[in-house]
Formats: sequence, structure tokens, C-alpha cells
Amino acid sequence: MEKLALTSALLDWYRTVRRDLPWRKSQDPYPIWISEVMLQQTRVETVIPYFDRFMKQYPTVDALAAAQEEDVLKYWEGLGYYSRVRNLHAAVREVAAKYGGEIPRTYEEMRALPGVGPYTVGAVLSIAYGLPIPAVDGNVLRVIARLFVLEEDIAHARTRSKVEIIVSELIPSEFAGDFNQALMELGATVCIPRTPKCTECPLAVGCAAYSSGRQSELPYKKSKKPPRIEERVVFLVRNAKGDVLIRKRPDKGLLSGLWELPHFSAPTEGVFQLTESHLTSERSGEVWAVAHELLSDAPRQISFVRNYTHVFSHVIWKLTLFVVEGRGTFIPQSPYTWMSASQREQYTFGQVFNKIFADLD
DNA sequence: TATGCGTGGGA
DNA sequence: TTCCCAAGCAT
Repeated sequence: MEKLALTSALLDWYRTVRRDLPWRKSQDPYPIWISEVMLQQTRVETVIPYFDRFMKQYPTVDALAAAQEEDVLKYWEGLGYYSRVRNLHAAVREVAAKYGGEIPRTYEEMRALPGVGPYTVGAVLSIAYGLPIPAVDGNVLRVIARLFVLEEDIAHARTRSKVEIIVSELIPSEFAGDFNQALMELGATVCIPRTPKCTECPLAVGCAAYSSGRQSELPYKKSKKPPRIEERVVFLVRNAKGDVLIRKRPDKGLLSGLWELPHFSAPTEGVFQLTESHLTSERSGEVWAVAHELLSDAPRQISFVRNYTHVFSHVIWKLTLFVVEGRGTFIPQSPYTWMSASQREQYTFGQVFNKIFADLD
């Protein structure tokens, strides 16, 4: 398949089937950028409601730049990979301060912003400004790997730069944005990971994998190592007013910058198996000791609630939840604070804690 | 280069 | 149920 035949077949196909997505309504680089960050490692259907809400609240670079991080985080709650929005917020502030609110038009300037990698630069600059820069995401890696039977691991940086070179040679300078989106759209809807729909593919004629029947074994990707397991004891501490004790997580690492219920390494392996009937056993003494230390005082009561398992990308939390009734004398210090019921909506939590709140409501 | 970083959906 | 993710980036 000639280069021109390939690009025009792909563009023709895209212009026929392209989905009507909210971030495709304008050429404004700001909403395109927001959508690209939300779409990282995240499904389109998941992103749509978040995008609509976020754009309504922060419709411009200046609006987002002026916002408090705590508030911005709340609009990301549930999307995951929270460093994305912290970086995005910092980057938008930089655009406001350094570029007068106009998103830069060069690869180097855009790439220098926090949270903006080679994919996001290519996506924003090609879609919004029409610059002929490749935007190689997982979809494009898969499509190109099949089209040309690339057998190396697509997780390798070397493979990605090879694919960037291939796309650079194919990308039509007058339709760069559509071309990049067409490659991604094809990967997302037709050239899908398992059981690709090759009979619907506009590039099937020129596809080396399809012509050799190898479309299902490509692209090659090494399997990930299994997540480690952490057993934790979680306390929902209530004071006399019914406020709940929460704490802010560190600004780096898992769920950074979010709030959480206090939790601790399980004192013994057996705690996770603890049930209400066992609370009077020797194990409960260790739970009482940790709660006592947390409150600097002996709790009035501790009740076992239930166990939770929460799966992150690289770690699994096995949690044992206790409700603790405090004595009302405890004054928390940073990073701890009391949260009243009406304050709940101001704080951002990981979904594991929202699940706990929902169960207890 | 390999690993850390979330979540909810589909096979 | 279990696995594999889905439009990546930082370190």
C-alpha cells in the first residue's frame, strides 16, 4: 500500500466514522489539552462526564490558573493518577504567567511543562495548531506494530521512537491533527487489542499482520509483575460531635495530596482475619494500642466493621476497618484534622475511602 | 530501562 | 474469578 493511498484511506475512514466527542467541538488548545491529560490511561466513556464538569468549572487557562489546588483536585476525584491534575494545574499556571495565557506553539516549550510528555505535545500541537508532530499512544503503537509487523516490545522507548519516525514519514502536513486522531480512533475502535475487527479496517489491504494472519499476536508486550499486598488497619474515628478524623497524604507517591482515613500496618498477620467475635481475643489488644496512640488517649469503644480489598495498579490493600469512639479530648495536629459531615464534599479522597464512607452512610 | 502511579469495565 | 487493561509521564 502506497503512502498516499494509506493516508487518504485512513483520513477518509476517519471523516466518516469519527465519534462526536465533547473535546472535538473546537480547535481551542485548552480543552484539547485538558482532554488529552484526562485520557491518559483512561477510557473515553469515563472521561466524558469529568471533562464536561471540569470545563464548566474551569473554562479557560486563566480560570484554572486562579483556582486553588484543593478545589481542582475535587474535580478529578475518581479519575485516578492524581499527579496528572497536580502537574496540569502547575503547567497551566506556568502558561498563564510565562506565556500570557496562550498555550505555546513549539515542541520544546510545550514539552517543558510539567506532566506534558511527547505524546501530549504531539496531540495538542497537531490537533489545535495543525503542526505535523506524531502523537504516539498505545493505540498508535498497536496499529503501527500490526501494519508493519514490528515484533519488539512496545513498552520499550526504542520501539516508540521507531514508531514516531514511521508516523513522521506518513503524517500529511496539511491534515496532521486529523491523521493523528485517525490512527488513535482506528486503534480504539477497530484495531483493538484482542480480536481486532480487520474486516472493517480501511488499512487491511496494506496490513502486514493481517495478510500473514498474525494480527492477534501483535503487538508484543511483556506481562507486568503482580502487585504487592499490604495489610492495613483502618480507623474511622468519631468524636462526640460525630466529626471524623482524617489526614492529608504526603505530596508524593500514591494518592498524593488527597485525604484519607488513618490507617496503619497490620500489627500482626492475623488482624486481617479478625472478626467481631474475635475482638475480645488477644489480637484486639494490639488494635486498641494503635488507636490509643493515634488519639493520645484510650478510646471509649472500638468496633470491627468489615474487611476490604482495594486493588491499585501496583499494590493491593487488604484493609480491616474499625469504628473508634473517641473521648472528645483529642486535638489533632497536622496532617490530621476533624471533618464534619458537611465538610465532606470539600475534601478529596481516593475511591477506597469513598467506598467506606458510602457503606457507613 | 523499569517501576510507581488509580480506576472501573469487559472478556 | 481473574486478568488485562485505557488517548502516559516522572524518575
